[in-house]
Amino acid sequence: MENLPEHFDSLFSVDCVIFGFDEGELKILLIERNEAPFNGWFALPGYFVEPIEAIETAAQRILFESTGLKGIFMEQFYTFGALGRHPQGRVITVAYYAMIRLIGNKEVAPLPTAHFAKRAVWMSIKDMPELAFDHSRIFRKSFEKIKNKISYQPIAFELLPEKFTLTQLQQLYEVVLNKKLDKRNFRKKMLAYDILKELDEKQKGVSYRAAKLYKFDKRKYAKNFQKELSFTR
Amino acid sequence: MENLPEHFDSLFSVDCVIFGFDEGELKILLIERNEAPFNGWFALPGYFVEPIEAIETAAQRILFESTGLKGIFMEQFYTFGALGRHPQGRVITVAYYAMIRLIGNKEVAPLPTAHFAKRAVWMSIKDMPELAFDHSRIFRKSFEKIKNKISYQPIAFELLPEKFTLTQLQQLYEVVLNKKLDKRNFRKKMLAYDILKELDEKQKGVSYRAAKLYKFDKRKYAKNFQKELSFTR
DNA sequence: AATATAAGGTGTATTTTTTACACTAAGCAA
DNA sequence: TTGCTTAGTGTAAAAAATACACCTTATATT
Repeated sequence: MENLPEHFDSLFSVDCVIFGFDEGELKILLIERNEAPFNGWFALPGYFVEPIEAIETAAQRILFESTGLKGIFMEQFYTFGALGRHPQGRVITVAYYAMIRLIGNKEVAPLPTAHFAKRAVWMSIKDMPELAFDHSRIFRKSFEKIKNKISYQPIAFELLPEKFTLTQLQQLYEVVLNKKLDKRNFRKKMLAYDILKELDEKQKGVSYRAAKLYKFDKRKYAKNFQKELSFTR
Repeated sequence: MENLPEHFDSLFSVDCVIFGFDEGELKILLIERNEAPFNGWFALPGYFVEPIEAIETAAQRILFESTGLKGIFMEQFYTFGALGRHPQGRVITVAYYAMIRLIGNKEVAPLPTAHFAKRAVWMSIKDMPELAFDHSRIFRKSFEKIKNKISYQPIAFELLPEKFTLTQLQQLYEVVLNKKLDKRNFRKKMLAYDILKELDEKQKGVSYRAAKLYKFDKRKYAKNFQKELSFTR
């Protein structure tokens, strides 16, 4: 949410909660504002929707401006329209979450192009500061949603590299669900879903026994799933 | 979604999918338009959000104008903002679903106050015609959401009278999930959740053995539920 | 070459949950 | 009194979830 443009028919904006997973931590992309209001605060990437622009398109545009990436998994999750959520007038924000493959891609999050941003950072959700506007609330809602969603839809794979180990996958579930999972049970259950393809390839560059790599297999998933994933333990 | 007002800063509207349950059927409240565009078509109750009005407030207002009721269970579920969804210009709609206790209350749905509506009707979801604008799509999305939600949150009770029988409750689950459930298993599971209060009272006015009445017990629910309901069979 | 280190990988027994399934009881109406 | 209609109930089998510990493998260190 930013300063209001000079002319507008509609005070909509889109804000994006962009998740990444790296070093065993769930992170989100924040920008540091260098403009009033909330100068110096961290905020979610977001901007006004153009008068002739679908919301979905605006969300993709903001994601591209923040990360340089296109074709990213993205989902609308809630619309915030309380009075007083923006100090300069009534603004309605449609919020999206998105998921980026960060592992082996630390350079994602270039200097943001938006004029009101000093820099962009990947912030671990453990270290989240209070955010500008009502963005802390937006973040919390997004986190609830993905926590729920990861338990029955294969969104975890959007955060992992194409080839990943079962340990990486488990760590991701653990950090999202905020709960320790049993290694043997996790693997048994995940493999039983029969949605992964085991590769003839191993992890590289580790100083211990290398783990097998797996891919998410969309075709198997489509075949096997009228049922849903379910992860709690 | 209606004709555009003369002046506006923002083209937001709110549309409501208002569910009711009666005669073993799930119904939604539709209005029949008597104005272009879509003159004569059925549509969801909805209207523009005032420039100084929270979205939530607008939703409650529309619900009140459509039903005469206040304090109804209501939840925002999606925002529709494609270009071209409204023939007269770009309109963004925040959609809500709401749930009304219809059983023993057939008079809910007075003549709607909105000028563009000829009449309001409770339409069984089995008989749904194609709706004006993109309202069919909005309805389908709302139905997906409540289907999902009823499986793990106690929203069914919002559609039943305060005192209900287990058979009514089961019928409601069956019609929402679109799936026949086993009577013994349903009762066993529902009672095991320990969220109902069994009353010393029976159904009246039926020409067969009267069933016991139950109430949803919010206090028990709050106590017992960090876990969630789960109904599939 | 031997050893230490760190994560990878695996199976079984127990408990809990889900499922399938059919008859008697109660109340009203004719 | 009989017939009709829905209410109400239990058990056994199958499936899913849980708890739990040790050997293997690759690399790094001495």
